[in-house]
Amino acid sequence: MTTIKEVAEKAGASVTAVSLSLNHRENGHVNKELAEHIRKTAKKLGYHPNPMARSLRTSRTRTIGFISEEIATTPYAGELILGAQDAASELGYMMLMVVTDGKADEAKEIASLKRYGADGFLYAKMHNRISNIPRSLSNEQTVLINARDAKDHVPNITPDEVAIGYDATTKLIDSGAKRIAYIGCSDDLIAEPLRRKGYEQALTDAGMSVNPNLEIRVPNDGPCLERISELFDTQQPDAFFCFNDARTWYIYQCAAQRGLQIGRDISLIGVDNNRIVSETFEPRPTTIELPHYEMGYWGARKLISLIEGRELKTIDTTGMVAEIPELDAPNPVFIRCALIERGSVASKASHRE
Amino acid sequence: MTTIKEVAEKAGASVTAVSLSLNHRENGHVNKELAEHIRKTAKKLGYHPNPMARSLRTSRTRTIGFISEEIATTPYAGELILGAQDAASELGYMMLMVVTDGKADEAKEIASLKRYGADGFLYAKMHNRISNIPRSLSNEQTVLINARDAKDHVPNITPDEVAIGYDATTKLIDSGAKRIAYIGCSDDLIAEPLRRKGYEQALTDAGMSVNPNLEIRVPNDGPCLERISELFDTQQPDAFFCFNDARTWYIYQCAAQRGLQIGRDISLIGVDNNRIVSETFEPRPTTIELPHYEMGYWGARKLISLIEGRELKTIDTTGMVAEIPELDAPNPVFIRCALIERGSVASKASHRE
DNA sequence: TTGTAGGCGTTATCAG
DNA sequence: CTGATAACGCCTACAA
Repeated sequence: MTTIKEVAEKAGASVTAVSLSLNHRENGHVNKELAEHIRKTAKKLGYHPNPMARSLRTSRTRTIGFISEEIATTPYAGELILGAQDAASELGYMMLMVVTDGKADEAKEIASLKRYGADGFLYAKMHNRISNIPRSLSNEQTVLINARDAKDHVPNITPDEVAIGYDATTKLIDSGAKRIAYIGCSDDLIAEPLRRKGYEQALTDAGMSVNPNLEIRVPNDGPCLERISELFDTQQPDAFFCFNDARTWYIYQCAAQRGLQIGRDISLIGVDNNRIVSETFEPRPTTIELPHYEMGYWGARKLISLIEGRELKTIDTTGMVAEIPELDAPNPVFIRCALIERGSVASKASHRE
Repeated sequence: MTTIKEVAEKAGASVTAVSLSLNHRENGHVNKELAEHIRKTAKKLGYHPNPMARSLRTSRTRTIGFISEEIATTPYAGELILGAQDAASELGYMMLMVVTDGKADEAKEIASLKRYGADGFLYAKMHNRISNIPRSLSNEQTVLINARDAKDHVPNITPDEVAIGYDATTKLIDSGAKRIAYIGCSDDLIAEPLRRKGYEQALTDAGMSVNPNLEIRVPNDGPCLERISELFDTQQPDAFFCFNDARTWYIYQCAAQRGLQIGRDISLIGVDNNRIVSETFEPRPTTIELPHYEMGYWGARKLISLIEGRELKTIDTTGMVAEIPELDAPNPVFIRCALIERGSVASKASHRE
């Protein structure tokens, strides 16, 4: 490992000059040509600063802690992590990972994270919810992902739930559907009333009436094929907006049992939490995708901009500090979700026949 | 932050004595009572060593790097990460996460990991496969997870694929099934021939013949309902061993279309990659669960035992070093998978009727 | 058995 | 504008 001292010797400059130049803080202290010369020789020598030494001195580590507690029981974690990792990597940060699934020692894990010097924390939930951050994080830079604290005191990023319901329903309306069922969730989730609100809004905006008989709410983990079947037979909807992929599966099963084909006889759009639905169901379902990647990405960006205090416009990809164009993180409290068309929505024509 | 110096002062001892005692290396250098006294005052003061300073000195960070490239496209990552994290946490290590999904700069990310001083690396794949580790890792402590290198030079942990096929098929045989179909995968995967081998072995051991007409291999990402339907109708199997959950879904759909009920009219066991299957399909499917958690856990344990050179029996949960009973990682090249019974396998009686 | 001092690689302070 | 030099907190010869 080449050190700053070696660079100084080779470049014929002092350690101070080297440190200053390499951090682009030469303004007025080191003359321009020398600074440039130093940077060149540093590069030539393949110099990279030693993060440990730097941290010891600055008590900043260019490290963020990713804290999550449901990583193993949901399939969404991967994208969240990838998004955060991408942003961190772009900005020259490393991610320390802490998972506390089903363990009581979250506080201990956070303490470790602090000792290792994490500059800030991403506190991620796998289901959009109200969640206050643990007390041990209250004095640290923290961004909540896929959750909001009770008073919105902590910066947070969540999906635009209302838009989900609105976009899906609108799409079904546009395809010519007349009787659009809402297959919701009876569990106490933030998302449920919001998505339903979007559903209602879309119907209203289209001049259609809201029919309570077309709505049903079933629990996430109980058998509910029977109740959905009943709605299916008594109400004969021609389209379905499903709260999530578990419900999408029920509709596929109902259709299969009745010899109906999705995308021809009935239309369906579901929120997709889970790749199996969009990748294996036939015909492929049209889905609304939760913005897990985006939440991770913008969460990390926001956190880092908070850490760096917004005025520090530096990025450190290889350990060397360089200038970057911008390090602004917008504050997208709500992220709009993508609607992916795949063929489970009937064309206008077939609905009218 | 309280430092080693302060502990020394309060305890009325020298810095050396404190460092030695706190690292349990006093043997003969510090007298026992003093060492004990020092440890007590350290605890009382809430002293935790500063990892940066320690690392700067020792060039060891008690940090391992977790490298993965498919984290966002598969749902298995969570358990893998959780397992690794659990082991790391138990042994006082932190996990630095690097995800390289679809990016070409794996080498760069690994370089970062190295600069940050990771003591070793977990190189994880999401599908069991042959995978040589990148050259930049060849001189580092590395453990392959869910993959093996071409010559088994790198320590690795993979599922016992043959046992998967054997256990599932045996279970079906025991329940009275006579015509057990094998719904395999036509993609080039390590697991395919091995699981099939287990299927064949189980049949042979039970004195049953292997019927090629009952076997089918379909691609992972093409529509294949039609071909499976054909097998369903022409061969009339009474049981199915499915290579993965996508195939399980096809069998459920075939059954629904024909008014057959799984667990009564036909039996089914599938490998479950994906929670939606076991949580929402009705009746609940009996599954073989891939040992993602275990691979992560034992992978990390093995790595750390490699790092610590096996003789160093220390653990450092809060940054303080203490004695631990053992730090052995077995070498379970193959991990046997759990079979979870959930009711998609018919009872003997019904098969016999 | 204990204490002192030097050094790990940086950054920051303060004279020149 | 430049360059010594002192920290940062820890570990470890080596001297006492």
